Amino acid sequence: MKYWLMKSEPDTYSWDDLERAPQQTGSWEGVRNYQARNFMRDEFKIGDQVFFYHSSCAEPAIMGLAEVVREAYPDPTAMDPSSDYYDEKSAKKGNNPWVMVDVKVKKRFTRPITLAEIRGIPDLSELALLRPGQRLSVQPVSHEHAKRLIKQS
DNA sequence: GCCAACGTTGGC
DNA sequence: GCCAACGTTGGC
Repeated sequence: MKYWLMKSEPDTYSWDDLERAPQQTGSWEGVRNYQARNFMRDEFKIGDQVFFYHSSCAEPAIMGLAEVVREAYPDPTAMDPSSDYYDEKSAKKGNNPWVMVDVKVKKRFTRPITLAEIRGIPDLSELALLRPGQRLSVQPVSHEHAKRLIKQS
């Protein structure tokens, strides 16, 4: 079982949105970066645990843990001209290179673990999230880092 | 295949 | 809104 961190802008899709969704399950649509896609397509397995991170907001923070409940399948928003995630080039070529996974709420943290708090924890200094310029929206998290994050929650 | 220009991410 | 970091694009 692997751990991951996935970023979402809460204005677009928040932890609360996931909690309110049917079966507390949501499709992680809109990933348009090949490295992030490859993680989802090649490595995400049912049962993997996902730290849900709020980015580009007043208080960037990990909100809780979700669990992968469906492995990679085509992301239809890439082929949908009315979607914000429409990929015109791929749509015109008629093949969809983009995938998504479904994740389900596992456990909301008793409080958000803020980015500032994470920066203050020496054991987490190597966390990919803290690397300058790290923009990847899907990142692997080591078991050691995952345990430390869960302990912090 | 190089690389400059451009666009996006995301913290501050 | 600023700006650094990085990915993507496109001319050559």
